[in-house]
Amino acid sequence: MNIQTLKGFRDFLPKEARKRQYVINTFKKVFESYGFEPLETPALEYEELLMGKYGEEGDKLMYRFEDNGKRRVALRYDQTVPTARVVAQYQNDLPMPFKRYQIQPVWRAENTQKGRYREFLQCDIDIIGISTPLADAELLTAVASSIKKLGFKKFKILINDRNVFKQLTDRGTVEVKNLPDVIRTVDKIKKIGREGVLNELGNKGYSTEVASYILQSLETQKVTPLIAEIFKYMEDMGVDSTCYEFYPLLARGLDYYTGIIFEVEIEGYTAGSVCGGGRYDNLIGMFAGKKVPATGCAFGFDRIMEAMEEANVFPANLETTKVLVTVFSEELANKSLEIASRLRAQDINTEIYLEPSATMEKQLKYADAKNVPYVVIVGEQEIANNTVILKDMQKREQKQISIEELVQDLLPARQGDSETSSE
RNA sequence: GUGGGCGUAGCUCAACGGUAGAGCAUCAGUUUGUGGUACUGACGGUUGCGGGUUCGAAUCCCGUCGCUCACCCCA
Repeated sequence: MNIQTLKGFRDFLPKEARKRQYVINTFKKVFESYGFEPLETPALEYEELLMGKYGEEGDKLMYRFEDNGKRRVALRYDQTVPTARVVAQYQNDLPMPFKRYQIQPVWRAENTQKGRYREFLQCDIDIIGISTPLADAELLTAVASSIKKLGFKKFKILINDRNVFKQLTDRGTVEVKNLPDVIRTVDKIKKIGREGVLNELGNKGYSTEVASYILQSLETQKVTPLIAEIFKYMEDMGVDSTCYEFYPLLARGLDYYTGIIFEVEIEGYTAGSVCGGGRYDNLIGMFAGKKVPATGCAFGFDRIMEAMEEANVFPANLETTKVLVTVFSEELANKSLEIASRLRAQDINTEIYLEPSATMEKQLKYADAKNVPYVVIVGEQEIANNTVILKDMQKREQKQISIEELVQDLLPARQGDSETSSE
């Protein structure tokens, strides 16, 4: 038997899982502060529902199989298509605009590489059923709030209008059917540089003159009226103007965007954007049989985690257990259990050492290994005068206090200590 | 799908043709109510798997499986 995880699939041990939970909870809090509501959809969908929605490549990378009832099924490949299904299936039950967030794993059978896995968490917010620029502005504002709330000081949302590419076809510089390909190439500019883009366009049959004309006309593009309107709203919502800018070279690979497109870059984090999205008015309605405008984005959860690690913005204490109550001996265990119960009654996360005969050394080492910030010791002397010893593991200090004082001391001192609580 | 790198103890790695080792981790001690940093000891490997070359293979060769990085692609 192979004791290992599947290629591209990962375990998250408590230390890592706690951080992930913290990020998820932070996202949820911000999203909900803007009125986004949670949506969950099944891991499996009918194969035919997903097939053909992500292009040839997508079909190849989709996990597909036959279930025990001989149904052709496929694992969720993104969260947008299932959402489109939901919008079609519950047309009369969803208030419009439908603002939802969805934080669930998706599966793609790609070849793995750094930062790319076969099972990964997608973290989406979308505003569905309304096409106003205000909706785009609110989405961008919620994105800025999220990044800020996670602790990033310096970041930038690069924003473009997909329509700036339209002029290339309007003027006949690029054929309509070739536009997505050209866009894909331009999108690589940050990675392969200006020269690289020109070369690649050259390889695709564009002359040197045309290729540099394409780049130049994009580089000199002025803010479009749509973007200007969105920027005005963002300003009204108090978004710091240094956090976003018009960037006409931004392309994004997808060809389904119809309006604004954007990406978020964290200063100092070079592995790429941590969030991307835009308006896509023709996608959500595909199952409903009518046009349903939508604007939304996805946070790259793994990159967010990596960027947070590098920027060192995780709170110091994400440990879930606040205090370990040691057990002095078999005879005195009842006292420890009683104290633990009293602490838990006050919502203080309390752990008891589960081997009553263990030495104090062993119990303290356990607390240490688990990074539990406080330890309570209840021995004969303490019981005699109705006190306990509260030991601060970080400061290496301890004091003898009454049980009432113990409860008081361990209650959250400041708000923020309980930030991580969740189900 | 294409190309590079790597598989040795739970983890990180050494040994690179001559009896498989270290650090960390784990467990037990260093006497009787106190941790992260000390000392002692124990546990732990058919060197990914299969074949070949050789007196002798962790080491060289072939195959295979796995991992990893990059390209393609990325809704």
